[in-house]
Amino acid sequence: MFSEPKSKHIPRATIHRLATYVQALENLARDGMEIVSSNPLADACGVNGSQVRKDLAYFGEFGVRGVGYNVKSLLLAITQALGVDREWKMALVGVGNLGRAILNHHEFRLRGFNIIAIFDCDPFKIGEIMHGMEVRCTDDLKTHIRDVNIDIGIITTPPERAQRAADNLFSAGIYSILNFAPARIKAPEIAHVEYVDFFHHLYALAFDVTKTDMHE
Amino acid sequence: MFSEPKSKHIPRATIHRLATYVQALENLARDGMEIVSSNPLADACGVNGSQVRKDLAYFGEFGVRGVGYNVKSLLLAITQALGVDREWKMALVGVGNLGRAILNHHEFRLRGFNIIAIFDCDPFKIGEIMHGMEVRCTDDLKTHIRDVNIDIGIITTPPERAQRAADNLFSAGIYSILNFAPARIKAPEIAHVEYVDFFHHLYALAFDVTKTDMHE
DNA sequence: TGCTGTGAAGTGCTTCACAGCG
DNA sequence: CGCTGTGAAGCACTTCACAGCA
Repeated sequence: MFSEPKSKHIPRATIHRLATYVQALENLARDGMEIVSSNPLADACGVNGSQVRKDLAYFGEFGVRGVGYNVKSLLLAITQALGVDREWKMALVGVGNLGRAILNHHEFRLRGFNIIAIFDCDPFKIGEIMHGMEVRCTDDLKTHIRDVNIDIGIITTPPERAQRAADNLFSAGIYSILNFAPARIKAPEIAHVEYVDFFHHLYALAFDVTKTDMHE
Repeated sequence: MFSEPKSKHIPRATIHRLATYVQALENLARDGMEIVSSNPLADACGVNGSQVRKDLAYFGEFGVRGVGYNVKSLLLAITQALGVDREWKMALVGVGNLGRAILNHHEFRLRGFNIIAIFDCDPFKIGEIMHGMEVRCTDDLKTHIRDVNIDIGIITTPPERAQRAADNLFSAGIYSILNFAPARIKAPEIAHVEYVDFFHHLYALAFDVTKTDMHE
């Protein structure tokens, strides 16, 4: 019928690895390394050298044959490819323990991800000042961010309130969501939801341990 | 040469989905639903019905043909398959913002994941009491947990101290690690490391947004 | 010579399609 | 009849292997 522009479809796994490459390259840059070739970079990221080269090939040719990659310019190339070389405005919904920890995590601001509005539906929290921002009522989200262009919504509510938080974000025109609540979210097609769920990882570890114990 | 017992190799993706199924089944159970078939369950988790059936098939036959799955007994079956139907003892390394948020996150304890020892290498924090536990020096980790069997280590240090934290855990015989620090960890073969990295997810969202904006 | 960039081969996960059974 | 459990087919990502270039 019709198909994506599909000049190139980029696997999601590639996108996630690019973030790892950024990490590794930042370390190399900090250590004063100027050139790196695909295999050592791959080692540092726990992947295969071809994988690195193929991942990069989706975005262009950044290396020099026989030499390798210039650390700084590759770093720049990847951040540009990902689109993270700019400022991002975010709204946070749910100022419990985790929400506050995220507000205090200055690495977000450092990397251009700025939380500029915070919401909660607990009447005791609404009106409180945190990090120079007033906690607003989640139901008024749409009104309060009418004038600013929020790029990303962060959900740090308890699971049972996650869907409502998401719906509020959607109706305010925010379709990119980082969800820390351990709950699946029903979202319109155009939305992008990334899940950060500690328990998924703990469960996976628990399984590994159980499995390992069985074999000895 | 030689091969794994390989009675069945279970894809890592399956393990991660099982945690999602647990979530969904808990919701269904809370809503009083007694029976569910693979397709609605799959919908709630954002996957395909066959996927659910295949994932479950790795562990046994839990359904009734023509009917579906009993919500409660499937829930039990999955938690047993994952090995999460017991108590876990964990040690936390790094009591910054995130570490404290995790200590306060009572859902961990609720699900049997108990933090029973906390460490930091900041002299100003060592000796402080948090949640009824004294913060110990990370370098003495091995000594302090000699008598208790810690199952899982949680790393919530800044990235530059993550490897040292991990090495301390390894030398104390803890080979299952949940790492919140945005850094890759070099670990022995037998170790299991799960990474929770907010920035990977933010970067992925940033990419999605950038990509979407390009097409309109 | 050394390392990138890339078609081709390999691998493993997902989806299909249907037999099997309550 | 409906839904599970599962071999077979399909698809997507990873790895190999080497041509191409500095």
